[in-house]
Amino acid sequence: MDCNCVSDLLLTPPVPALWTPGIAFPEWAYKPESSPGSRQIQLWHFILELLQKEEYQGVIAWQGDYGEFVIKDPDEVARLWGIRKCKPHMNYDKLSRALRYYYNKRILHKTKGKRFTYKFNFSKVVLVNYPLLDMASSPFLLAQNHFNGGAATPDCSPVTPEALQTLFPRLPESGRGPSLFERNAGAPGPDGDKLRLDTFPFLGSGAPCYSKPPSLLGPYPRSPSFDYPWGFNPYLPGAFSLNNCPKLPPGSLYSSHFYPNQLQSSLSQLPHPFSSLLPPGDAAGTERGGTNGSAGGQPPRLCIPPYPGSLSLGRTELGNGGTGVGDRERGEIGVPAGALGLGLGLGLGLGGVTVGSGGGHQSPSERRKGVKQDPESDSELEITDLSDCSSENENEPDFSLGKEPVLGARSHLLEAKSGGLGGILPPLSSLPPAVSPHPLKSLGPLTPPPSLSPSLSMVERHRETDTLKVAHS
DNA sequence: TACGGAAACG
DNA sequence: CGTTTCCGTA
Repeated sequence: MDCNCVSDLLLTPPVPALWTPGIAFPEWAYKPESSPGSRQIQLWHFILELLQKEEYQGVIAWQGDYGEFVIKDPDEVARLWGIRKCKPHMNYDKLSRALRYYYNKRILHKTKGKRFTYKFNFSKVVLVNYPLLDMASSPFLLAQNHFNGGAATPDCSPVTPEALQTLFPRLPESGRGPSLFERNAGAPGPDGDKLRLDTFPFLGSGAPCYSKPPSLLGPYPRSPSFDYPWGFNPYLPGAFSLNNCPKLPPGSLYSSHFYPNQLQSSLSQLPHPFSSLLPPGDAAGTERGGTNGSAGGQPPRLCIPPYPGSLSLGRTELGNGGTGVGDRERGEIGVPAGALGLGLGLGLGLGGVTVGSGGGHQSPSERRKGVKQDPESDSELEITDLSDCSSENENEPDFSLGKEPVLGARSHLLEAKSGGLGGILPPLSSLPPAVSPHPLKSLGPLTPPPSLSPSLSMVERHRETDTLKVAHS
């Protein structure tokens, strides 16, 4: 059934070890709301994924304003998308239709006048992915949404730098303020409820471990070393990995262990409040298998960032957090902290996997360019296996697997981790120097969790959250 | 090149 | 619901 196509990017990240780790988007993030079965990757997730990887800069890259990206090679992007979705006949025309479909949802909008150029409304994106976090923490996002959505500027740029800063504590402007986490954690109630991780997503990238957050690290690294406080990077490759394809290849990077521990790992990676949620014994580092090596002393991928205790969220502009959004109060579900934790855990998986391998992967960009598409074996990189893409592809061999090759430069990736690279987001203007982190409280090594089964409850919870997201819009 | 309606699909 | 596919229009 489904596609084994699996993906590409995810499963075989071009740069495995480096990136990694972490936690990626929680599963639920991908989730289509409550719908049980379907959780395919969404196009915008995919776009973000590509955007995040340097290898694809020749194909698609951040350019222009915040959130703005250019599809440099439409056919290639379409091809990759087709691979991912097991739609051999995908082409830019179709892909762009899907993109247009995002206009109404305000996830994306077209940058007029610039060919193949679109712009993300990150605020929206975030919401979608991290329904759990409460916006309260990040007023900007909300604000943004409103702004955007509002009549004001339709086009407008979604998340502004300022907003980002608010999101990222480290950013200068953020100053310090109340921490997001605290709030969330503290109050499960109305506020807590729906926490939208919005805040986190971007935050998420752990400095040490992950790549950059979306906007921050764009192609153009502005500030070299920018650490992210939390190691949670939704946009990491790993993040995406799971979702689509239910079945992972046996040896796939993300193995099963991935799931089990997710919770723990996730939590551990989460910022303080969350991490605290972990049961005492859990934390562990299991996950990762390794990736990195460092297993011993430090958890490689787990980067738990220091808790930014004092960041400000910037509630400023909006008046406070809350407000802007109208409903926040209402709908929320209270999610007890515990619940939250669970929820987060669920998805996050990742783990580490990072594959240690390391093999190399090469950049697509070069790959076939001259030849533009042949459906045949080109799949190059991405595809791991298409064994079966569902029905449609049957016929078409278009994607056959290729595999990726070679490696590429990963060295820079390393750097990236530290600061610069690949972030998902578009370049932000100025990044701040790192702030001094607070010691995170529960960082320590995690111990293995009991058995984590993310329980159903979690699942359910996710659903709830989902709703929110919807609501938000 | 871009847009959006409409139908269909999983 | 989120596309995928097809298509007419600008």
